[in-house]
Amino acid sequence: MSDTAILAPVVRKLASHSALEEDDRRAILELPFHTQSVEREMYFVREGDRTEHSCLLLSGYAFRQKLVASGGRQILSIHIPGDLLDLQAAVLEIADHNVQALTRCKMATVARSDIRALAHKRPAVALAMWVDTLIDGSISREWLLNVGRRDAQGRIAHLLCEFGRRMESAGLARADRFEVPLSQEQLADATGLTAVHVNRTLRNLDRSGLIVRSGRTIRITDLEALRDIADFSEQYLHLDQDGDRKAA
Amino acid sequence: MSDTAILAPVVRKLASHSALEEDDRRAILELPFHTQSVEREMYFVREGDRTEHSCLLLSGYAFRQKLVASGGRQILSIHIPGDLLDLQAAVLEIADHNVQALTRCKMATVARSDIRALAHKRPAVALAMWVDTLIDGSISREWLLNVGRRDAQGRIAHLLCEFGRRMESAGLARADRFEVPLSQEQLADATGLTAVHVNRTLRNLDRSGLIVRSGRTIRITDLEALRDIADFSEQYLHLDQDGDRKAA
DNA sequence: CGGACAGTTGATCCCGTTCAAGAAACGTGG
DNA sequence: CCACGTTTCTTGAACGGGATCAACTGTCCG
Repeated sequence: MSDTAILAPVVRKLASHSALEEDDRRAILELPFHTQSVEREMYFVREGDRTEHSCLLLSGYAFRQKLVASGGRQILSIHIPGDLLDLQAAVLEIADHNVQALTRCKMATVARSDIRALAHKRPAVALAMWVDTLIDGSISREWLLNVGRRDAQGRIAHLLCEFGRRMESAGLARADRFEVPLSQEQLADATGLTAVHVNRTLRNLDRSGLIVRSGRTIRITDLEALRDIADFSEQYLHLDQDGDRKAA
Repeated sequence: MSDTAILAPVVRKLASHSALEEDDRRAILELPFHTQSVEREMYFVREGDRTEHSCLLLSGYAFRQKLVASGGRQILSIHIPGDLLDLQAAVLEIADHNVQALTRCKMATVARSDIRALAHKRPAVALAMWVDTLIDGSISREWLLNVGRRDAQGRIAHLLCEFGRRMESAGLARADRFEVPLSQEQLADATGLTAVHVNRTLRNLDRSGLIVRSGRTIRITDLEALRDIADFSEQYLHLDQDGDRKAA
Protein backbone atom coordinates (compact mmCIF):
# COMPACT_ATOMS: atom_id res chain seq x y z
CA MET A 1 0.00 0.00 0.00
CA SER A 2 2.64 2.46 1.03
CA ASP A 3 4.55 1.34 -2.02
CA THR A 4 1.76 1.87 -4.46
CA ALA A 5 1.09 5.35 -3.11
CA ILE A 6 4.51 6.66 -3.99
CA LEU A 7 3.56 7.35 -7.58
CA ALA A 8 0.37 9.11 -6.50
CA PRO A 9 1.85 12.51 -7.38
CA VAL A 10 2.12 11.36 -11.00
CA VAL A 11 -1.56 10.61 -11.03
CA ARG A 12 -2.28 13.93 -9.36
CA LYS A 13 -0.19 15.82 -11.86
CA LEU A 14 -1.56 14.13 -14.96
CA ALA A 15 -5.13 14.19 -13.67
CA SER A 16 -4.80 17.92 -13.03
CA HIS A 17 -4.92 18.53 -16.75
CA SER A 18 -6.24 15.33 -18.33
CA ALA A 19 -9.18 13.07 -17.72
CA LEU A 20 -8.11 9.68 -16.37
CA GLU A 21 -10.34 6.76 -15.55
CA GLU A 22 -9.89 4.50 -12.57
CA ASP A 23 -8.11 1.87 -14.68
CA ASP A 24 -5.71 4.46 -16.00
CA ARG A 25 -4.86 5.64 -12.52
CA ARG A 26 -4.30 2.15 -11.29
CA ALA A 27 -2.04 1.35 -14.24
CA ILE A 28 0.12 4.33 -13.36
CA LEU A 29 0.33 3.42 -9.69
CA GLU A 30 1.36 -0.10 -10.63
CA LEU A 31 4.36 1.01 -12.65
CA PRO A 32 7.59 -0.52 -11.40
CA PHE A 33 9.85 2.16 -9.99
CA HIS A 34 12.86 2.88 -7.81
CA THR A 35 13.22 5.72 -5.37
CA GLN A 36 16.45 7.57 -5.04
CA SER A 37 17.94 10.46 -3.10
CA VAL A 38 20.10 12.99 -4.86
CA GLU A 39 22.36 15.62 -3.34
CA ARG A 40 22.36 19.29 -4.28
CA GLU A 41 24.13 20.01 -7.59
CA MET A 42 24.15 16.38 -8.66
CA TYR A 43 23.21 15.50 -12.21
CA PHE A 44 20.14 13.36 -12.92
CA VAL A 45 20.81 13.35 -16.62
CA ARG A 46 23.62 14.59 -18.82
CA GLU A 47 23.30 15.93 -22.32
CA GLY A 48 24.23 13.18 -24.74
CA ASP A 49 23.33 10.36 -22.36
CA ARG A 50 21.42 7.45 -23.75
CA THR A 51 18.12 7.64 -21.93
CA GLU A 52 17.07 4.80 -19.67
CA HIS A 53 14.43 6.07 -17.30
CA SER A 54 12.20 9.01 -16.56
CA CYS A 55 11.81 10.48 -13.15
CA LEU A 56 9.25 12.07 -10.91
CA LEU A 57 10.36 14.67 -8.41
CA LEU A 58 9.00 13.66 -5.00
CA SER A 59 10.62 16.36 -2.89
CA GLY A 60 13.14 19.13 -3.43
CA TYR A 61 13.79 21.25 -6.50
CA ALA A 62 15.57 20.60 -9.76
CA PHE A 63 16.32 22.38 -13.02
CA ARG A 64 17.17 21.70 -16.63
CA GLN A 65 20.12 23.40 -18.18
CA LYS A 66 22.29 23.68 -21.27
CA LEU A 67 25.83 24.95 -21.59
CA VAL A 68 27.43 26.97 -24.33
CA ALA A 69 30.99 26.33 -25.50
CA SER A 70 32.22 29.64 -24.10
CA GLY A 71 31.13 28.60 -20.64
CA GLY A 72 27.73 30.25 -20.33
CA ARG A 73 24.85 28.35 -18.83
CA GLN A 74 21.18 28.73 -19.60
CA ILE A 75 18.67 27.35 -17.14
CA LEU A 76 15.75 26.08 -19.18
CA SER A 77 13.18 25.27 -16.53
CA ILE A 78 12.70 24.91 -12.83
CA HIS A 79 10.94 21.92 -11.35
CA ILE A 80 9.00 21.60 -8.14
CA PRO A 81 7.80 18.54 -6.24
CA GLY A 82 5.28 16.55 -8.23
CA ASP A 83 6.74 17.53 -11.59
CA LEU A 84 7.33 14.86 -14.17
CA LEU A 85 10.95 15.47 -14.88
CA ASP A 86 12.36 14.30 -18.12
CA LEU A 87 9.34 12.42 -19.33
CA GLN A 88 10.94 12.75 -22.72
CA ALA A 89 13.52 10.18 -21.74
CA ALA A 90 10.83 7.58 -22.31
CA VAL A 91 10.62 8.48 -25.94
CA LEU A 92 13.74 10.17 -27.24
CA GLU A 93 16.95 8.19 -27.53
CA ILE A 94 19.46 10.79 -26.43
CA ALA A 95 19.15 13.48 -23.77
CA ASP A 96 19.42 16.95 -25.30
CA HIS A 97 20.03 18.82 -22.05
CA ASN A 98 21.26 18.39 -18.49
CA VAL A 99 19.00 17.84 -15.52
CA GLN A 100 20.39 18.80 -12.16
CA ALA A 101 19.29 18.93 -8.53
CA LEU A 102 18.82 22.42 -7.16
CA THR A 103 18.48 21.17 -3.61
CA ARG A 104 18.61 17.72 -2.09
CA CYS A 105 15.90 15.76 -3.88
CA LYS A 106 13.96 12.56 -3.59
CA MET A 107 12.75 11.09 -6.80
CA ALA A 108 11.13 8.02 -8.28
CA THR A 109 12.55 6.61 -11.50
CA VAL A 110 10.62 4.50 -13.99
CA ALA A 111 12.17 2.52 -16.79
CA ARG A 112 11.75 3.84 -20.29
CA SER A 113 10.29 0.56 -21.51
CA ASP A 114 7.64 0.52 -18.79
CA ILE A 115 6.43 3.97 -19.71
CA ARG A 116 6.29 3.07 -23.37
CA ALA A 117 4.36 -0.09 -22.59
CA LEU A 118 1.91 1.89 -20.49
CA ALA A 119 1.45 4.46 -23.24
CA HIS A 120 0.77 1.65 -25.66
CA LYS A 121 -1.76 -0.09 -23.47
CA ARG A 122 -3.64 2.93 -22.12
CA PRO A 123 -4.23 5.66 -24.71
CA ALA A 124 -5.63 8.05 -22.12
CA VAL A 125 -2.39 7.93 -20.20
CA ALA A 126 -0.41 8.43 -23.38
CA LEU A 127 -2.55 11.47 -24.11
CA ALA A 128 -2.03 12.82 -20.61
CA MET A 129 1.74 12.49 -20.93
CA TRP A 130 1.58 14.18 -24.30
CA VAL A 131 -0.37 17.05 -22.71
CA ASP A 132 2.25 17.34 -20.00
CA THR A 133 4.92 17.62 -22.68
CA LEU A 134 2.93 20.27 -24.51
CA ILE A 135 2.56 22.37 -21.38
CA ASP A 136 6.26 22.02 -20.81
CA GLY A 137 6.81 23.33 -24.32
CA SER A 138 4.46 26.22 -23.72
CA ILE A 139 6.46 27.25 -20.68
CA SER A 140 9.69 27.05 -22.67
CA ARG A 141 8.22 29.37 -25.26
CA GLU A 142 7.18 31.87 -22.62
CA TRP A 143 10.72 31.76 -21.26
CA LEU A 144 12.03 32.42 -24.74
CA LEU A 145 9.80 35.48 -24.92
CA ASN A 146 10.97 36.48 -21.47
CA VAL A 147 14.65 36.31 -22.28
CA GLY A 148 14.30 37.63 -25.82
CA ARG A 149 12.00 40.56 -25.34
CA ARG A 150 11.71 41.77 -21.77
CA ASP A 151 14.11 44.00 -19.83
CA ALA A 152 15.80 42.87 -16.64
CA GLN A 153 13.01 44.00 -14.35
CA GLY A 154 10.38 42.33 -16.45
CA ARG A 155 12.34 39.09 -16.63
CA ILE A 156 12.86 38.78 -12.90
CA ALA A 157 9.31 39.84 -12.13
CA HIS A 158 7.98 37.30 -14.61
CA LEU A 159 10.03 34.51 -13.16
CA LEU A 160 8.75 35.32 -9.68
CA CYS A 161 5.15 35.47 -10.83
CA GLU A 162 5.43 32.15 -12.61
CA PHE A 163 7.15 30.40 -9.76
CA GLY A 164 4.61 31.66 -7.23
CA ARG A 165 1.71 30.66 -9.39
CA ARG A 166 3.04 27.18 -9.98
CA MET A 167 3.77 26.68 -6.31
CA GLU A 168 0.26 27.74 -5.49
CA SER A 169 -1.19 25.44 -8.10
CA ALA A 170 0.78 22.51 -6.69
CA GLY A 171 -0.45 23.35 -3.22
CA LEU A 172 3.03 24.13 -1.93
CA ALA A 173 2.82 27.84 -1.21
CA ARG A 174 0.82 30.98 -1.77
CA ALA A 175 1.33 32.83 -5.04
CA ASP A 176 2.48 35.92 -3.15
CA ARG A 177 4.79 34.34 -0.60
CA PHE A 178 7.36 31.63 -1.17
CA GLU A 179 10.99 30.76 -0.95
CA VAL A 180 12.87 30.81 -4.24
CA PRO A 181 15.25 27.85 -4.25
CA LEU A 182 17.71 29.64 -6.54
CA SER A 183 20.83 31.65 -5.84
CA GLN A 184 21.12 34.97 -7.60
CA GLU A 185 23.62 33.42 -9.96
CA GLN A 186 21.07 30.75 -10.86
CA LEU A 187 18.40 33.39 -11.30
CA ALA A 188 20.81 35.08 -13.68
CA ASP A 189 21.29 31.90 -15.67
CA ALA A 190 17.53 31.46 -15.91
CA THR A 191 16.93 34.99 -17.19
CA GLY A 192 19.93 35.55 -19.43
CA LEU A 193 21.40 38.19 -17.11
CA THR A 194 24.42 38.33 -14.80
CA ALA A 195 24.33 37.73 -11.06
CA VAL A 196 25.33 41.32 -10.36
CA HIS A 197 22.49 42.69 -12.40
CA VAL A 198 20.00 40.30 -10.84
CA ASN A 199 21.09 41.62 -7.48
CA ARG A 200 20.49 45.21 -8.49
CA THR A 201 17.18 44.37 -10.11
CA LEU A 202 15.92 42.61 -7.00
CA ARG A 203 17.03 45.58 -4.94
CA ASN A 204 15.07 47.88 -7.21
CA LEU A 205 11.94 45.74 -6.98
CA ASP A 206 12.36 45.76 -3.22
CA ARG A 207 12.98 49.51 -2.98
CA SER A 208 10.02 50.32 -5.16
CA GLY A 209 7.91 48.36 -2.72
CA LEU A 210 6.78 45.59 -5.04
CA ILE A 211 8.42 42.79 -3.09
CA VAL A 212 9.91 42.27 0.34
CA ARG A 213 12.81 39.91 0.74
CA SER A 214 14.24 38.07 3.68
CA GLY A 215 16.88 35.61 2.65
CA ARG A 216 15.46 33.82 -0.37
CA THR A 217 11.92 34.22 0.81
CA ILE A 218 9.92 36.60 -1.31
CA ARG A 219 6.72 38.30 -0.32
CA ILE A 220 4.96 40.02 -3.16
CA THR A 221 3.36 43.11 -1.73
CA ASP A 222 1.25 44.01 -4.72
CA LEU A 223 0.72 40.95 -6.90
CA GLU A 224 -1.40 42.85 -9.38
CA ALA A 225 1.30 45.47 -9.89
CA LEU A 226 4.11 42.92 -10.20
CA ARG A 227 2.18 40.90 -12.74
CA ASP A 228 1.67 44.10 -14.61
CA ILE A 229 5.31 45.02 -14.95
CA ALA A 230 6.07 41.36 -15.66
CA ASP A 231 3.49 41.27 -18.42
CA PHE A 232 2.38 38.05 -16.78
CA SER A 233 -0.69 36.22 -17.96
CA GLU A 234 -1.03 32.69 -16.66
CA GLN A 235 -2.69 31.32 -19.75
CA TYR A 236 0.50 29.70 -20.96
CA LEU A 237 0.60 27.49 -17.86
CA HIS A 238 -2.61 25.78 -19.03
CA LEU A 239 -3.74 25.26 -15.47
CA ASP A 240 -7.37 25.00 -16.47
CA GLN A 241 -7.18 22.13 -18.92
CA ASP A 242 -9.93 19.53 -18.96
CA GLY A 243 -8.72 17.65 -15.94
CA ASP A 244 -10.45 16.51 -12.78
CA ARG A 245 -13.29 18.95 -12.94
CA LYS A 246 -14.53 17.75 -16.28
CA ALA A 247 -13.62 14.15 -15.65
CA ALA A 248 -15.95 14.03 -12.66
CA MET B 1 -5.76 8.41 -54.81
CA SER B 2 -4.64 11.96 -55.40
CA ASP B 3 -6.67 12.93 -52.36
CA THR B 4 -5.16 10.35 -50.10
CA ALA B 5 -1.66 11.37 -51.10
CA ILE B 6 -2.03 14.89 -49.75
CA LEU B 7 -1.27 13.86 -46.20
CA ALA B 8 1.74 11.85 -47.30
CA PRO B 9 4.10 14.49 -45.89
CA VAL B 10 2.66 13.81 -42.43
CA VAL B 11 3.58 10.17 -42.79
CA ARG B 12 6.99 11.12 -44.10
CA LYS B 13 7.61 13.47 -41.19
CA LEU B 14 6.42 11.14 -38.46
CA ALA B 15 8.11 8.11 -40.00
CA SER B 16 11.36 10.04 -40.15
CA HIS B 17 11.67 9.73 -36.40
CA SER B 18 9.24 7.00 -35.35
CA ALA B 19 8.50 3.47 -36.47
CA LEU B 20 5.10 3.20 -38.17
CA GLU B 21 3.51 0.08 -39.52
CA GLU B 22 1.53 -0.07 -42.72
CA ASP B 23 -1.78 0.18 -40.83
CA ASP B 24 -0.59 3.26 -38.99
CA ARG B 25 0.40 4.94 -42.22
CA ARG B 26 -2.91 4.14 -43.83
CA ALA B 27 -4.82 5.48 -40.85
CA ILE B 28 -2.98 8.78 -41.15
CA LEU B 29 -3.60 9.03 -44.87
CA GLU B 30 -7.29 8.38 -44.31
CA LEU B 31 -7.71 11.29 -41.93
CA PRO B 32 -10.38 13.73 -43.09
CA PHE B 33 -8.83 17.08 -43.96
CA HIS B 34 -9.32 20.35 -45.79
CA THR B 35 -6.73 22.18 -47.79
CA GLN B 36 -6.39 25.91 -47.65
CA SER B 37 -4.29 28.70 -49.07
CA VAL B 38 -3.06 31.47 -46.85
CA GLU B 39 -1.53 34.78 -47.83
CA ARG B 40 1.69 36.18 -46.44
CA GLU B 41 1.34 37.66 -42.95
CA MET B 42 -2.03 36.05 -42.31
CA TYR B 43 -2.71 34.39 -38.99
CA PHE B 44 -3.38 30.65 -38.81
CA VAL B 45 -3.98 30.77 -35.09
CA ARG B 46 -4.23 33.54 -32.55
CA GLU B 47 -3.18 33.37 -28.93
CA GLY B 48 -6.26 32.76 -26.82
CA ASP B 49 -8.20 31.07 -29.59
CA ARG B 50 -10.13 27.98 -28.75
CA THR B 51 -8.40 25.31 -30.78
CA GLU B 52 -10.32 23.44 -33.45
CA HIS B 53 -7.86 21.91 -35.85
CA SER B 54 -4.20 21.22 -36.40
CA CYS B 55 -2.45 21.87 -39.64
CA LEU B 56 0.25 20.55 -41.86
CA LEU B 57 2.33 22.94 -43.89
CA LEU B 58 2.27 21.73 -47.50
CA SER B 59 4.18 24.58 -49.11
CA GLY B 60 5.54 27.93 -48.04
CA TYR B 61 6.94 29.00 -44.69
CA ALA B 62 5.33 29.92 -41.39
CA PHE B 63 6.36 30.94 -37.89
CA ARG B 64 5.10 30.97 -34.35
CA GLN B 65 5.26 34.14 -32.35
CA LYS B 66 4.33 35.81 -29.08
CA LEU B 67 3.94 39.50 -28.32
CA VAL B 68 4.87 41.43 -25.24
CA ALA B 69 2.68 44.22 -23.86
CA SER B 70 5.24 46.87 -24.74
CA GLY B 71 5.03 45.89 -28.39
CA GLY B 72 8.00 43.58 -28.76
CA ARG B 73 7.66 40.37 -30.71
CA GLN B 74 9.51 37.12 -30.20
CA ILE B 75 9.52 34.59 -33.00
CA LEU B 76 9.44 31.16 -31.37
CA SER B 77 10.01 28.85 -34.30
CA ILE B 78 10.21 28.74 -38.05
CA HIS B 79 8.38 26.09 -40.03
CA ILE B 80 9.18 24.61 -43.40
CA PRO B 81 7.09 22.53 -45.76
CA GLY B 82 6.21 19.17 -44.24
CA ASP B 83 6.19 20.47 -40.68
CA LEU B 84 3.31 19.56 -38.43
CA LEU B 85 2.27 22.99 -37.36
CA ASP B 86 0.35 23.37 -34.18
CA LEU B 87 -0.14 19.71 -33.46
CA GLN B 88 -0.82 20.86 -29.94
CA ALA B 89 -4.15 22.24 -31.01
CA ALA B 90 -5.37 18.67 -31.02
CA VAL B 91 -4.76 18.40 -27.32
CA LEU B 92 -4.68 21.74 -25.57
CA GLU B 93 -7.86 23.77 -25.28
CA ILE B 94 -6.50 27.25 -25.83
CA ALA B 95 -3.74 28.43 -28.14
CA ASP B 96 -0.85 29.92 -26.19
CA HIS B 97 0.85 31.66 -29.10
CA ASN B 98 0.23 33.03 -32.58
CA VAL B 99 0.94 31.15 -35.77
CA GLN B 100 1.48 33.21 -38.87
CA ALA B 101 2.36 32.74 -42.52
CA LEU B 102 5.81 33.91 -43.48
CA THR B 103 5.12 33.55 -47.18
CA ARG B 104 2.08 32.44 -49.09
CA CYS B 105 1.29 28.97 -47.79
CA LYS B 106 -0.72 25.92 -48.65
CA MET B 107 -1.80 23.79 -45.77
CA ALA B 108 -3.98 20.88 -44.82
CA THR B 109 -6.11 21.16 -41.69
CA VAL B 110 -7.37 18.23 -39.66
CA ALA B 111 -10.04 18.45 -36.99
CA ARG B 112 -8.97 18.18 -33.40
CA SER B 113 -11.38 15.35 -32.73
CA ASP B 114 -10.06 13.29 -35.64
CA ILE B 115 -6.51 13.52 -34.39
CA ARG B 116 -7.56 12.55 -30.90
CA ALA B 117 -9.51 9.60 -32.23
CA LEU B 118 -6.51 8.49 -34.26
CA ALA B 119 -4.23 8.79 -31.24
CA HIS B 120 -6.66 6.70 -29.27
CA LYS B 121 -6.96 3.99 -31.85
CA ARG B 122 -3.36 3.74 -32.95
CA PRO B 123 -0.85 4.00 -30.11
CA ALA B 124 2.12 4.04 -32.47
CA VAL B 125 0.78 7.17 -34.13
CA ALA B 126 0.13 8.75 -30.76
CA LEU B 127 3.70 8.00 -29.82
CA ALA B 128 4.97 9.45 -33.07
CA MET B 129 3.05 12.67 -32.50
CA TRP B 130 4.37 12.83 -28.97
CA VAL B 131 7.90 12.45 -30.33
CA ASP B 132 7.25 15.27 -32.75
CA THR B 133 6.15 17.46 -29.85
CA LEU B 134 9.24 16.55 -27.87
CA ILE B 135 11.55 17.47 -30.72
CA ASP B 136 9.70 20.74 -31.03
CA GLY B 137 10.35 21.33 -27.35
CA SER B 138 14.01 20.49 -27.76
CA ILE B 139 14.34 23.09 -30.48
CA SER B 140 12.62 25.68 -28.28
CA ARG B 141 15.12 24.99 -25.54
CA GLU B 142 18.02 25.42 -27.93
CA TRP B 143 16.54 28.75 -29.00
CA LEU B 144 16.29 29.76 -25.37
CA LEU B 145 19.99 29.00 -24.99
CA ASN B 146 20.66 30.89 -28.19
CA VAL B 147 18.89 34.04 -27.10
CA GLY B 148 19.93 33.84 -23.47
CA ARG B 149 23.61 33.02 -23.75
CA ARG B 150 25.09 33.70 -27.16
CA ASP B 151 26.26 37.01 -28.60
CA ALA B 152 24.77 38.48 -31.75
CA GLN B 153 27.15 36.73 -34.11
CA GLY B 154 26.61 33.39 -32.46
CA ARG B 155 22.83 33.80 -32.53
CA ILE B 156 22.63 34.61 -36.22
CA ALA B 157 25.16 31.95 -37.12
CA HIS B 158 23.24 29.40 -35.11
CA LEU B 159 19.96 30.27 -36.71
CA LEU B 160 21.51 29.90 -40.16
CA CYS B 161 23.09 26.56 -39.29
CA GLU B 162 19.83 25.22 -37.93
CA PHE B 163 17.75 26.40 -40.83
CA GLY B 164 20.17 24.96 -43.36
CA ARG B 165 20.35 21.65 -41.60
CA ARG B 166 16.59 21.34 -41.34
CA MET B 167 16.11 22.27 -44.97
CA GLU B 168 18.63 19.65 -45.95
CA SER B 169 16.98 17.05 -43.77
CA ALA B 170 13.62 17.79 -45.37
CA GLY B 171 15.18 17.45 -48.80
CA LEU B 172 14.49 21.07 -49.69
CA ALA B 173 17.99 22.53 -49.94
CA ARG B 174 21.63 21.96 -49.16
CA ALA B 175 22.80 22.77 -45.65
CA ASP B 176 25.24 25.32 -47.03
CA ARG B 177 23.06 27.05 -49.58
CA PHE B 178 19.48 28.18 -49.15
CA GLU B 179 17.16 31.13 -49.19
CA VAL B 180 16.14 32.41 -45.78
CA PRO B 181 12.46 33.34 -45.95
CA LEU B 182 12.83 36.02 -43.26
CA SER B 183 13.38 39.75 -43.46
CA GLN B 184 16.11 41.17 -41.27
CA GLU B 185 13.46 42.46 -38.93
CA GLN B 186 12.06 38.96 -38.58
CA LEU B 187 15.54 37.58 -38.02
CA ALA B 188 15.85 40.15 -35.26
CA ASP B 189 12.62 39.01 -33.66
CA ALA B 190 13.80 35.43 -33.79
CA THR B 191 17.13 36.17 -32.13
CA GLY B 192 16.18 38.83 -29.61
CA LEU B 193 18.13 41.53 -31.44
CA THR B 194 17.18 44.61 -33.46
CA ALA B 195 16.96 44.75 -37.23
CA VAL B 196 19.82 47.23 -37.39
CA HIS B 197 22.12 44.98 -35.46
CA VAL B 198 21.13 41.94 -37.49
CA ASN B 199 22.11 43.89 -40.56
CA ARG B 200 25.53 44.72 -39.16
CA THR B 201 26.04 41.18 -37.93
CA LEU B 202 25.23 39.70 -41.33
CA ARG B 203 27.60 42.20 -42.92
CA ASN B 204 30.34 41.08 -40.53
CA LEU B 205 29.76 37.41 -41.27
CA ASP B 206 29.90 38.27 -44.95
CA ARG B 207 33.04 40.41 -44.65
CA SER B 208 34.84 37.80 -42.63
CA GLY B 209 34.22 35.39 -45.48
CA LEU B 210 31.99 32.93 -43.62
CA ILE B 211 28.93 33.50 -45.76
CA VAL B 212 28.09 35.07 -49.10
CA ARG B 213 24.74 36.76 -49.55
CA SER B 214 22.73 37.65 -52.57
CA GLY B 215 19.32 38.89 -51.65
CA ARG B 216 18.07 36.49 -49.04
CA THR B 217 20.03 33.61 -50.42
CA ILE B 218 22.84 32.53 -48.17
CA ARG B 219 25.81 30.50 -49.20
CA ILE B 220 27.89 29.24 -46.32
CA THR B 221 31.47 29.25 -47.48
CA ASP B 222 32.93 27.34 -44.58
CA LEU B 223 30.22 25.33 -42.86
CA GLU B 224 32.65 23.91 -40.35
CA ALA B 225 33.80 27.35 -39.27
CA LEU B 226 30.31 28.78 -39.07
CA ARG B 227 29.10 25.89 -36.96
CA ASP B 228 32.06 26.52 -34.76
CA ILE B 229 31.32 30.13 -34.02
CA ALA B 230 27.63 29.24 -33.70
CA ASP B 231 28.43 26.51 -31.19
CA PHE B 232 26.13 24.40 -33.33
CA SER B 233 25.69 20.72 -32.61
CA GLU B 234 22.77 19.11 -34.38
CA GLN B 235 21.99 16.67 -31.62
CA TYR B 236 19.06 18.72 -30.38
CA LEU B 237 17.28 18.27 -33.70
CA HIS B 238 17.02 14.53 -33.03
CA LEU B 239 17.33 13.72 -36.70
CA ASP B 240 18.54 10.23 -36.04
CA GLN B 241 15.67 8.90 -33.96
CA ASP B 242 14.49 5.34 -34.45
CA GLY B 243 12.55 6.04 -37.58
CA ASP B 244 12.50 4.40 -40.97
CA ARG B 245 15.89 2.83 -40.72
CA LYS B 246 15.09 0.82 -37.64
CA ALA B 247 11.51 0.17 -38.64
CA ALA B 248 12.64 -1.59 -41.79
C1' DC C 1 37.81 30.67 14.63
C1' DG C 2 38.42 30.31 9.70
C1' DG C 3 37.16 29.21 5.10
C1' DA C 4 33.84 29.15 1.49
C1' DC C 5 30.19 30.81 -0.71
C1' DA C 6 26.13 34.06 -1.49
C1' DG C 7 24.96 38.58 -1.53
C1' DT C 8 26.02 43.62 -2.07
C1' DT C 9 27.87 47.80 -3.99
C1' DG C 10 30.87 50.97 -6.82
C1' DA C 11 33.40 52.22 -11.10
C1' DT C 12 34.05 51.57 -15.75
C1' DC C 13 33.31 49.57 -20.18
C1' DC C 14 31.06 47.81 -24.30
C1' DC C 15 27.64 45.39 -27.11
C1' DG C 16 23.65 46.25 -28.88
C1' DT C 17 19.94 49.97 -29.08
C1' DT C 18 17.97 54.05 -30.74
C1' DC C 19 17.31 57.64 -33.89
C1' DA C 20 17.78 59.27 -38.39
C1' DA C 21 18.37 59.31 -43.21
C1' DG C 22 19.68 57.57 -47.61
C1' DA C 23 19.94 53.56 -51.08
C1' DA C 24 18.20 49.38 -53.10
C1' DA C 25 14.73 46.22 -54.25
C1' DC C 26 10.16 45.18 -55.28
C1' DG C 27 5.49 45.23 -56.70
C1' DT C 28 1.81 47.58 -59.03
C1' DG C 29 -0.60 50.19 -62.13
C1' DG C 30 -0.48 53.26 -66.05
C1' DC D 1 8.61 49.25 -69.91
C1' DC D 2 8.86 52.88 -66.94
C1' DA D 3 7.15 55.84 -62.96
C1' DC D 4 6.25 55.67 -58.25
C1' DG D 5 5.16 54.29 -53.65
C1' DT D 6 6.39 50.96 -50.19
C1' DT D 7 9.00 47.92 -47.90
C1' DT D 8 13.58 46.25 -46.91
C1' DC D 9 18.28 47.01 -46.50
C1' DT D 10 22.20 49.83 -45.23
C1' DT D 11 25.09 53.04 -42.80
C1' DG D 12 26.39 56.74 -39.38
C1' DA D 13 26.31 58.89 -34.72
C1' DA D 14 25.18 58.92 -30.00
C1' DC D 15 23.24 56.68 -26.09
C1' DG D 16 22.33 53.35 -22.41
C1' DG D 17 21.19 48.87 -20.16
C1' DG D 18 23.51 45.45 -18.61
C1' DA D 19 28.30 43.37 -18.38
C1' DT D 20 32.67 43.24 -16.27
C1' DC D 21 36.01 43.83 -12.76
C1' DA D 22 36.96 44.29 -8.10
C1' DA D 23 36.34 44.70 -3.33
C1' DC D 24 33.76 44.22 0.79
C1' DT D 25 30.08 42.16 3.89
C1' DG D 26 27.43 38.87 5.79
C1' DT D 27 26.46 34.07 7.04
C1' DC D 28 26.58 29.44 7.37
C1' DC D 29 29.05 25.47 8.90
C1' DG D 30 32.85 22.55 10.15
